[in-house]
Amino acid sequence: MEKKGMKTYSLDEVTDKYIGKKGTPKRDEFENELRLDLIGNAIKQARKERNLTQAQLGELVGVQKAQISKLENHLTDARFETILKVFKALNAKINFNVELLNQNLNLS
Amino acid sequence: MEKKGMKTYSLDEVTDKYIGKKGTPKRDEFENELRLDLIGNAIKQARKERNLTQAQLGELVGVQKAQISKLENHLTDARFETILKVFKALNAKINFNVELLNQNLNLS
DNA sequence: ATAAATGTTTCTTATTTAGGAAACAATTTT
DNA sequence: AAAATTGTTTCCTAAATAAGAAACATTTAT
Repeated sequence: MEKKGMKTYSLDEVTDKYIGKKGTPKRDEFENELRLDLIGNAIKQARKERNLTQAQLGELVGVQKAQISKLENHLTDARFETILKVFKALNAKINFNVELLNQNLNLS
Repeated sequence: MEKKGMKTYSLDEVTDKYIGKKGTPKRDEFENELRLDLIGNAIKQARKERNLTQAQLGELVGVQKAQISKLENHLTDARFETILKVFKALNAKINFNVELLNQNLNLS
């Protein structure tokens, strides 16, 4: 098992390439199911990394600090755009992906 | 550029491994920025792959077909839980990730 | 070309998020 | 321990999503 000529990649190298290196800002990115409670957690975590109070974040977003509190603790549903505004205010990029699960579709 | 001994992977192979092979259900999963319009597109696409009408999807979700139409064409904001209910009705897994962008934080 | 099915738009009304503001609780700092 | 800051909860009101239902437009099938 020697390398020769063509460049090869270890799994770790590929992970670094695809997920981001440890210690780099991108490494904070990791995948979760899209759920209100996990979104709330992500907001709280990101806000703390930015060293912001709920009041400060609320001001940046343009919502009351009470709303930030409710969002972080998933005490309420929220408008989709409100969630997006929060992440924009935190200067965070939020992505999603959809995986259509296998289905035994009945062709009649 | 000859291979010898250690197994090497092409980019395509790695993509298959990480994203899923073409033709497999997982291949439908791909990353997008979380935005209402892209969510709307994803809903429409997934609904069509399930061969459902807007009325049928609405019934599954528990919302009016008018709402499905508005969502797919991003004519309205939506409640977060409504979006989630739609994907659940489509038997789709939806994930997200947050990337905290670099910031010139001022340590005073 | 007609009919049927599907998708879009538009009313009014109900429900819910969010604003505004303040009281209260909990945490942190001095 | 006291004060200050931060976070949570609770009023009432405003604004917006969604229901319900129907009309209308578009697409597809016969």
